[in-house]
Amino acid sequence: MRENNENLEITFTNAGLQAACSQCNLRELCLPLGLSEGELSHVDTLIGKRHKVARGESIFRIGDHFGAIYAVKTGFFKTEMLTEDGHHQVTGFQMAGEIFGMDGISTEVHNCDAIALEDSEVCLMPFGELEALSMQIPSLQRHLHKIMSREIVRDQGMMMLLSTMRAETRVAAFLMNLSQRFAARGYSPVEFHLRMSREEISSYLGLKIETVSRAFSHLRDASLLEVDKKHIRLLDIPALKALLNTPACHS
Amino acid sequence: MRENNENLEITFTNAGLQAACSQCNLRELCLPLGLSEGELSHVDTLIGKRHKVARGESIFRIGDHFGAIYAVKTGFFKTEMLTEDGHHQVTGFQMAGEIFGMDGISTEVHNCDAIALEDSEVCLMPFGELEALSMQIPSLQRHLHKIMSREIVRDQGMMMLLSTMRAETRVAAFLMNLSQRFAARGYSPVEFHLRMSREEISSYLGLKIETVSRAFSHLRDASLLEVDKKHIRLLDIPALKALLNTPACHS
DNA sequence: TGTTCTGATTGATGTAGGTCAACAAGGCTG
DNA sequence: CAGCCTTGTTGACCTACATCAATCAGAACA
Repeated sequence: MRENNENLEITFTNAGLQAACSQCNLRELCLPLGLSEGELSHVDTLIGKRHKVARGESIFRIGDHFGAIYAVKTGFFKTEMLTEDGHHQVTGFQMAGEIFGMDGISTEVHNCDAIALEDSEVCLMPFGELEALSMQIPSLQRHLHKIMSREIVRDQGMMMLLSTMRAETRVAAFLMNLSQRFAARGYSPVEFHLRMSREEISSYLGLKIETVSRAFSHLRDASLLEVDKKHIRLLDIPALKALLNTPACHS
Repeated sequence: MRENNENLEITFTNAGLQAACSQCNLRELCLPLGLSEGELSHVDTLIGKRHKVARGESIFRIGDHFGAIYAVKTGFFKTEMLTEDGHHQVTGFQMAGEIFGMDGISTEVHNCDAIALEDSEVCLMPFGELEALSMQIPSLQRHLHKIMSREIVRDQGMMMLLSTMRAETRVAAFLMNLSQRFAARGYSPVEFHLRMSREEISSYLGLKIETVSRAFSHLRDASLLEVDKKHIRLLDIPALKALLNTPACHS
């Protein structure tokens, strides 16, 4: 009895909490999507540990050996690469249920930093074991491939944003994207807190911080949204959507 | 005998030539990388057909059902997506040994056009069969994942290029990238023909055609390269590389 | 052999967004 | 509480690239 309690104690206080996909409320968004009960229990054995990460801490850094991919359990992350001339450049933001770290598969070395934007938890999925298990469970394999493909499509969408959209449109697209992702997680699609700084937004969108600030102000003046620092309220989603279809100035 | 000859005839004239990875001089660049002889012969049964594609024709179009990924056997391709406002935007160029079509995995619908820039041949790899086979052959599975990861890394590199580099630097980076890929295929890294138009280059690089033209002229004036229409000769690769590390004007 | 068409180059001018600088609002620390 | 530091906003100005327009070289064709 006492031993059991101690173990429980350890499980709860240790860096690694025991994770269980089968019990997770994110399972419809995350890796286990489309798996049966039985298959899920196999995955439970794979997903070793949950890790707590304090705000500002990193899960992995550029140059770290790749060994696992990660799912956000709670919290918010950014990934950033290093430009040739040594600046950091945000390449993505990850929220609950989203998976990151797949950049490391090709070279077995990570080429971005993954940093928590708030106190967060991630589920660690050792990639070798994930591959082994996906050889047993076709639907898991298929879903893994879909997740990687989704990342490809997402990045290509970002390429399009960066090469065709004007500053204000980029910001609108960014907010609409967040809105959809919050909605998919049961949060309000019209009112939310930005976890990232203007600096990080501007880096992600390929703009300067002042330009992002001006874009927010301009969208506010046009009554499309309310901004108070990091608190956002979308007032006219149809109009914001319409912005995205704009004949893109410098087409 | 006669029958055999007829079969041979058909095999050679039909749209689908029989492909054999084990015989292919691209096998060290392409899907079979790292497979043993025995494993290769399994892959041979998978890679159903080679397809000839005339210049300007497409392998798949936006909205087409996804069923396979493709490897370039000979020739040159571009992939392009459609912007919100209906313009085409080049998202990549593929040369011999490179694999494309993975964008379709996530939704089972392609979201780009794949178009031959010259008369080309592709090897068709039915994705369901590829998945099935990769459940038998761990090294094949691993390599498939690496290929997808490499695409993610490539796209993220492109995001960085688009959001941090100035026009001239983008063109230089583009040329250096082509140079490396030609070199890896045994072609000259300093002298090559561009298969794509200035229009396509500018779309890919998120610039206007005039800007690309001026960048070429300027690099020529600086004696970094020679340009004659689509014929390129790189005169000073170290200087071109140095350009990429430039403190990136609007950092 | 001229005619037209397409793709590329070059010049002149306009503008979106970068740069620089001032300032305001919190949040921390002594 | 003052002083400081970080983050965001706003204004004035500047520049890299887009835009518009003219010209040219080949390729396609009559």
